[in-house]
Amino acid sequence: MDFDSIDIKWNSRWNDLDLEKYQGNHNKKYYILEMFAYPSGDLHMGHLRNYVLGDVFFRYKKMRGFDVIHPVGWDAFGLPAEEAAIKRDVAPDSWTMDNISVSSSTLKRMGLLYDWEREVITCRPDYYKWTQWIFLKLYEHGLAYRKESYVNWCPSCNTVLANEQVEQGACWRCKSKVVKKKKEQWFIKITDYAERLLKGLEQLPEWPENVKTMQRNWIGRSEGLRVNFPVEDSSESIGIFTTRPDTLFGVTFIAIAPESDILEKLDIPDKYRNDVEDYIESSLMKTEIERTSTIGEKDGVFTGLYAVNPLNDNKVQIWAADYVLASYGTGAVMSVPAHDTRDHAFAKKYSIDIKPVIKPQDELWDFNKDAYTEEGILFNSGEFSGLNSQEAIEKISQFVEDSKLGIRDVNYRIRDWLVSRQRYWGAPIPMIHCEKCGIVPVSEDELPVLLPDSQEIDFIPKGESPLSTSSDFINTVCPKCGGKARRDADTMDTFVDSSWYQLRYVDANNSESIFSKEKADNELPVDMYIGGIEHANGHLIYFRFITKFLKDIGMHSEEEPALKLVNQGMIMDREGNIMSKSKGNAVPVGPFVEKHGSDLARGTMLFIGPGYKDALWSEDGIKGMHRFIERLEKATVEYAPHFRGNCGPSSDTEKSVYVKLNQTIKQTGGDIEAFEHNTAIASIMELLNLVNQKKEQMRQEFTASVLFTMTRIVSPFLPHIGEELHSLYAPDTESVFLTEWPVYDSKYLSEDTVTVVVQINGKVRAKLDVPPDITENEIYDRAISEDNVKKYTDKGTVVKKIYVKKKLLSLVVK
RNA sequence: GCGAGAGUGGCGGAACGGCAGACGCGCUGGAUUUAGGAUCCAGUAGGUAUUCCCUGUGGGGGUUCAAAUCCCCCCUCUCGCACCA
Repeated sequence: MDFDSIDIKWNSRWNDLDLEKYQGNHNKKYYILEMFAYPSGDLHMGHLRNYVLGDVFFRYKKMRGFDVIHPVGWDAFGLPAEEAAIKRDVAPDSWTMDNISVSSSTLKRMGLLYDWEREVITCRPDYYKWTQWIFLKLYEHGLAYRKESYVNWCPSCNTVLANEQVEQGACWRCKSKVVKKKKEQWFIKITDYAERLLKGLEQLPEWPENVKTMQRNWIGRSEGLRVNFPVEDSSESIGIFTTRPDTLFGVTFIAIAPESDILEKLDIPDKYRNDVEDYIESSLMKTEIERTSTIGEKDGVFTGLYAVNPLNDNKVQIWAADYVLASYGTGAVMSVPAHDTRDHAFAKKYSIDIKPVIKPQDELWDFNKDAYTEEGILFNSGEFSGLNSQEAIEKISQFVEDSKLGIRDVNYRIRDWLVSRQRYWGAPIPMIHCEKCGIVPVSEDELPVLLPDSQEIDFIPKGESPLSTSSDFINTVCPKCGGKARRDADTMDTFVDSSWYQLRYVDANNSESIFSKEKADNELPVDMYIGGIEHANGHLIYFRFITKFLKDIGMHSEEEPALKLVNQGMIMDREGNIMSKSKGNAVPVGPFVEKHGSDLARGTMLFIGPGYKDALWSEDGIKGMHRFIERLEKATVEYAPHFRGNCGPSSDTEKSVYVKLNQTIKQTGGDIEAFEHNTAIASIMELLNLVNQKKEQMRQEFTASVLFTMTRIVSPFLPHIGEELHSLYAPDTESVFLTEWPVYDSKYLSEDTVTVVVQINGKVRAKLDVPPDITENEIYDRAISEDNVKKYTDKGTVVKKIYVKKKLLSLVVK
C-alpha cells in the first residue's frame, strides 16, 4: 500500500470538503481543544500523542453527528525562544515563526483536521493586543496592582518567577536555585477568586479527581482566627493567624518572618538591633532550597521585645525566625511549643518555655520530647479548661470576636500571581510611569503596545528588562498630563497569553474587539480539553481564573472554561524520562511520518496504551500495526467486488461473526469515549482475525458487508487508510467522516450459546456450552453429570449453589 | 512529612468481584523459499504424574461460594505540595 499517495489524496479531499469547519449548529456543538504547543522546533512524539487523541475524538464526534469546533494555535512567547535565539544568534521572532511553520506542515502532513482560519499565535500583535487589553481591564477592576515585596528570583534566567513556576525551590525552566529579591512588580489578584476557583471545582464532575485535588491543595483554604498581640510598652500590636485557637493559652513566644514588614515597625532595643538586622540579612541571602532543606533545624533571633497574650495577659517573647513565611497569613505566628512540632523544635533550641494546654490521649506524654499536635481536652486555659478542642475552637473564637481582640478569618495558600518578567520575548505590560501622575494605563485605542524589533535591541537578559534599553520604546508621554513619562519595561508571564486563548478561537480574526459575545455564547464552553497533567496547578488555574474574570466583566456567560478534561499520559524514552526538546530525547514527528506514513505513526501511538497513561515510546510497535494494516487491506480489497450493501447473517458461522461485529462496534465507540484506544484497536484486530478464519465458510457478500463496516469503525484511528478502503465499497461517498457511525444491533450482542464455568469450592472444574436462557436447575443437572464435576460432588454434599447468568455456576461441596 | 496514583509473562499491555495474561511485539518449532526478507500454521507464566492436577497478578493478613479487582498493614516506584501556623 502506498501510504504517501493515500495521505496526499485524502488530505486534499478533506481540505476541499471543509470537514473541519463549524457549521454554527449550537445544539450539536462540540468544542474539542488540545493544549496548544510551544513551538520549539518540530513536534515530537509527546506532542503528536496530544494531537492524535484530539483528532480521533474529532472524527468520532463528527461521525456521531456533532458540529465540531477544533482549533489550533501556538503558545509562542516565552523563554526558550530567547534562549535559542541567544545560542544560535537568530532573532526570537523568526526562530519562533520558522518552528511554527515546520510544525504546522507536520500537522497538515499528518492529516490532523484543524480549522486553520482560527489559528492564534500569541506572539503576534493581533493576539497580544488583547492580552494587553485584559491586563488593562484587570487594572481597571482593581485586580492588577504593583507592589514591592520579596519575590522569587531566578539568577540564571535573570527574571522573577510566579509561585507556580518555582518547583522544590528551583526555577521550573533552568532548575537554578531561586532566591528572594526585593522588587516592585505587577501582581494579579487571583486570591480574590480563590473561593470561586475552589467552589467551581464542584461543578466539574468530568475533570479528573487528581487534578481537582491538586488544585484544592494549591488553593489551600484554611479557616482560623486572627488575634492581635499588643507589644509591651508600645502602641504597636502584632497580628497572628491560627487554625488552632484551642491552643491560645499555650503560647510562649511570637515568631515573625525576617522579610515581614512587621519587623520594620517594631522599636527594637539597641542591644538587639544589630543581631536582628544581621539575621534578616543572612536569611534573605539563603536560597529557598537552603531555607527549606533544614526542616526541623529552626533558627531565629530574639528581638528583646515582649508581647502580651490578650487571653491570659502572659508576657511572651518576640522572635524573628525564618521558618515563618512572610507571604502567608500575617507574616507572624503565635508559637505553641507544646502543640506544634516546629514551635517545639524552636523552643528546645532556644530554651523557651513549653506550656501544655491540651491533654493528650496518652497520659504519659513527654512534652519535653515531642509536641502533642492532636486534639484533646483543654486545661490551664482559664474558663475554657475542660472543653474539647472542637468546642474550644468555637467558644474561644467567639470570645475573641466579642471582646474585639481579633476576628475569624480564612486564609489561602495560593498567592497573587506575579506577572511581570524582566525578559524580552513577551507581551509588553501596557502601563506608563509618569513623574507627575504616577502609574497611568495606556489608553485602549493605543493598543497594542508593540514589542520592539529584536534587531534593534539587546535582548540578552541582565536583570532589568531589555526593553528599558530601547529609548524609542521606553520614552513616551503621559496619557493624562502629556508630560514626560516612561513605559513599563517588563513583559507579561506567558501564562497570561495562554489563560484566554480558548476564547479567542471563537473569533480569532476580530480586529474590533477581543471576541464577539454572540460567538462566545454560541461556541463556549470547551467540551473536551486534552493536555498534560503538568499544567494542573499552573495553566489550568490561570485559565479558569481569567475565564471567570471575563465573564464578570460581561464578555461572555461561562463560569468555567472547559467541561471535561483529559490528561494524556506523557511519552517517555526508554530510561523513563519525559520526552522533551530540552532533554534532547525528543523523537521528531516529521521524519517519522515521511518514512512510515501518517496512519502507521498514528496507529502505533494509539495502540501503545490508554491515552491517559504514560507510555514508553518504542518503534517495536510499528511492525504489528503495519501487519494489521496489510491484513486489513488484503481482506478488504479482496471482498470489495462482492459488496452488495449491508447484509445480515444466514448461518451459524455468519451469526457468530455478526455478533462479534456488533460487539466490536459497541466496544470501539465506548473505548474512544474513554480514551482507551488500545483496546478499541485490539477488538478490531480480533474481528479481522475471526473474519479471516471463517471467511471460507461464509457468503462472500456477507463477508464483504462485515468488512465494509470495519472500514468505517477503523477510520477514526487510521483515517487515510480507512477512507481509501471505505471508498472501494462506497465510491460515491465523499468521505467516510460524512457518514454516520455504525449503529450496533443489540439483538446480536451475544451468541446462541454461552460458555458457563463450573466452579467447585472456588476452582474451575468444567466449562459448559449452554443456551443463554438456561435455568439454574437445568444447568445444575448438566453440571453434575460431567465426569470432572461428579468426581468432586461425590466426595461430599453440595451445600450451596450460586448461578450467575451466562457466566458461571459455583458449587460449595462439603 | 502531607496528598494523589501505580506495581500483572521476556516486553507494551488486557481483564477491574466470576475462565488471569485479550490484542500486539519478541521468542521456539514447522511450511514455503537457493538464501535472506515477507507470508502462513502450531506453540509460548511456572511446575508436573501433560485432555488431569498444583502454584502464580510487589509482600502479609482479612471479607466472599469466588479477589489482580474490595478492606487493613507493610514494601517499592511515579507525580504533586513541601515549615501554609
